[in-house]
Amino acid sequence: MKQPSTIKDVAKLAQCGVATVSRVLNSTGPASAETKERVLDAVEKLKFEFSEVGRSLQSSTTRTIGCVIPSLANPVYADAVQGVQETFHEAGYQTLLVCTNYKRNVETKAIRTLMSKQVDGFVLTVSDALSSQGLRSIQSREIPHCLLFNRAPSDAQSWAVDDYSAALRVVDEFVSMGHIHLGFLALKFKTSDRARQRYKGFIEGCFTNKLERPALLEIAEDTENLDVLLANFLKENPSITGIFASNDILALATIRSLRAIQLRVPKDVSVVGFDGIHVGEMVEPSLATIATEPRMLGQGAAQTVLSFINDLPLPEQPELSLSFSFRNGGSLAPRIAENLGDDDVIAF
Amino acid sequence: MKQPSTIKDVAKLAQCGVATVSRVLNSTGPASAETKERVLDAVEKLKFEFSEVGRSLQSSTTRTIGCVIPSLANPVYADAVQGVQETFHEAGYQTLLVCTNYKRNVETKAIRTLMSKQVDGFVLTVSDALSSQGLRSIQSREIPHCLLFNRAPSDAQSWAVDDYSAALRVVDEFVSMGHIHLGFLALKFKTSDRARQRYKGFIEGCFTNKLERPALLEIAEDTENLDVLLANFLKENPSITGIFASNDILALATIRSLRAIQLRVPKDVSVVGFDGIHVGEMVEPSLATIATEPRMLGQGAAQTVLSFINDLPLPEQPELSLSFSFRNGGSLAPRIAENLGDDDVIAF
DNA sequence: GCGTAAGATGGAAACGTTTCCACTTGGAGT
DNA sequence: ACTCCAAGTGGAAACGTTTCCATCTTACGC
Repeated sequence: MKQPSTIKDVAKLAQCGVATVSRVLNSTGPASAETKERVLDAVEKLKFEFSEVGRSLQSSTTRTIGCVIPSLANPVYADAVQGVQETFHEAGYQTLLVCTNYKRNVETKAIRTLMSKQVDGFVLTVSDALSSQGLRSIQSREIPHCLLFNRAPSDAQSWAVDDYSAALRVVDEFVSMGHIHLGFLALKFKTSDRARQRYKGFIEGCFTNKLERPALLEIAEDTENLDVLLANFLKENPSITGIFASNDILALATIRSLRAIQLRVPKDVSVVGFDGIHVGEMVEPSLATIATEPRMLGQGAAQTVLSFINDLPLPEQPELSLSFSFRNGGSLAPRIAENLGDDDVIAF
Repeated sequence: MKQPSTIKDVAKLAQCGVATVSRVLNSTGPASAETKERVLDAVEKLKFEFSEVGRSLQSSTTRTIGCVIPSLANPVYADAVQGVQETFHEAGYQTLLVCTNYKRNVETKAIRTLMSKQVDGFVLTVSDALSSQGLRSIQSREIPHCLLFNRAPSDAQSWAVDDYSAALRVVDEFVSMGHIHLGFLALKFKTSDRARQRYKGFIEGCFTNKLERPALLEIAEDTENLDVLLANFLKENPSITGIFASNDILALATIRSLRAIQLRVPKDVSVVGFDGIHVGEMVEPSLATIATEPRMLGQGAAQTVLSFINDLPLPEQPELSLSFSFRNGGSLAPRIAENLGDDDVIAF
């Protein structure tokens, strides 16, 4: 690899000191017209560009941000990262991205590495905001940071969806459609405080509405045979007419599997997802879901970090209660009447 | 922000020289047992971590890779980046990500910035591999790099799909189903050499099969009313029974719009997509498409760059002809017979 | 008991910047 | 003619590492 030229080469060629070159190029001090020209010529000739490494060492600032998220396979995070990246890019910062694949140890190690790279700030979605090693070390070094999707512990900023309330809302929607027996499908339960919040809200909502405690089907990350799992689940809980999936991808897969085992959606079983990914609107039946705005959240988190860095007032956040909305869709329909008698007996 | 401690602080606390600290911590030279212990204690006490910036300056290596892609909104790129990132991460490299949003000037500027940050290598999907400013400057500095999705100009490495042949294949599939009048729907035509290759192949395939030149509907990035556009398009080209969309998202949107204007898929119009995104298999009807493996491509491109860096033989690439496969789906069905007479008249 | 090699160790240079400081120059004000 | 100031300039230190080299000890073999 060819060695790029340094400020010294420029100085030599322009017959002046390095200080002068620095001043000219950064317009940070006086310089005679001729000198300026000689420097500029030399820069041109050598195709000189400043080395950010040297600069960083001297200024102890890298114009680089660390972004840590679970995975890009989930469009929610992909969208959010897009927002993070574009906001920082506009502000002249580059984004160092790490996907943890929901692994805690990767998360903490990645954060350490990024810290030693001296990132100027962090935007992160951690596995569990309350217990995150990495988050703690960021805080103890007082590096500007903002959580994304995680609800913040008291001392941190965060842009997140109110998972708990959203799940309550989902129960309400099910109830308003006459559903009484509900199921919850979860992925990555162990490694996502978001999924747990949704479940918690869902249980609470069922309780408030005097429904039975919803049945839980937890799905391993590498599950291939959702059809079978789902068939068994419904055999064990035959009265279920509504399923809440902890994210949209899972919801779509669920619908597919329900079809595969000869159940009609929404006629036999209604399905509601979470996230509001775009394709949910394109499929037939369209997916009823909690709609969120991952990209906007990403932008917000990035803005928050920028505000910390530049010592500006933090950007205004939308009300937490507005962090989601229910989007109706064809996958949710009123419960058919024929079972009414039975269900009521079980429900009380 | 608290200042992290430096190697000098450690040296002072351990009562030895910085050289010794460096040697101990990197196990790069001898040291007495007691000294080692004192150093390790000091490190512990100060929570010392090396500053990668200082290291980079000295070693002129940053363990950082630049990754430039159009957008994360398209799951194809998101998947690919996932592959890139994980491969580099395993090798101890971090990934600096930039999304260009298909803008050429962002692309070239981003590449320049990344170069001044002294990235050790590049993985990139450029707008047009033959004319990319940024790519040229990377090459002239002889920085290890590998293209992704772009077919490489002779002097570069790349992991890509054979868009042209894939499009030929799509025509064959349409033809084998009896379709004679085809349409092509393209997004981002101006800013993606991939989309253009697909169109070129599609035209060529039609020619080879003695079909009429396919009608082209080019769609702006911000189009909201695909329904209307599509209705007009089909009014102008009423004999079309098969539509090839230049990517899966667009294909799904197309199916939705066709439904909205009262056309049945695949009964009235068949649709084939491109990319093979996962949700395509979950919807009803499932999406016929060209299946690709973006994540694997990303891993491959990353491996290629790593091989350049470490001076190893390049990883073996799958045959270009195996870079895609046709995945059948419910969105493609035989042309209904009723129009046969008409079409044949027009076709010859 | 002496020479010598190997083991420990620290000083200092180098990597590419920025910035402080000190030095020249020339022109304006007295 | 003298002082003073501003503009223009370059040397050098500092940022945090690694590594070369020189120095000093120690133990070993004769």
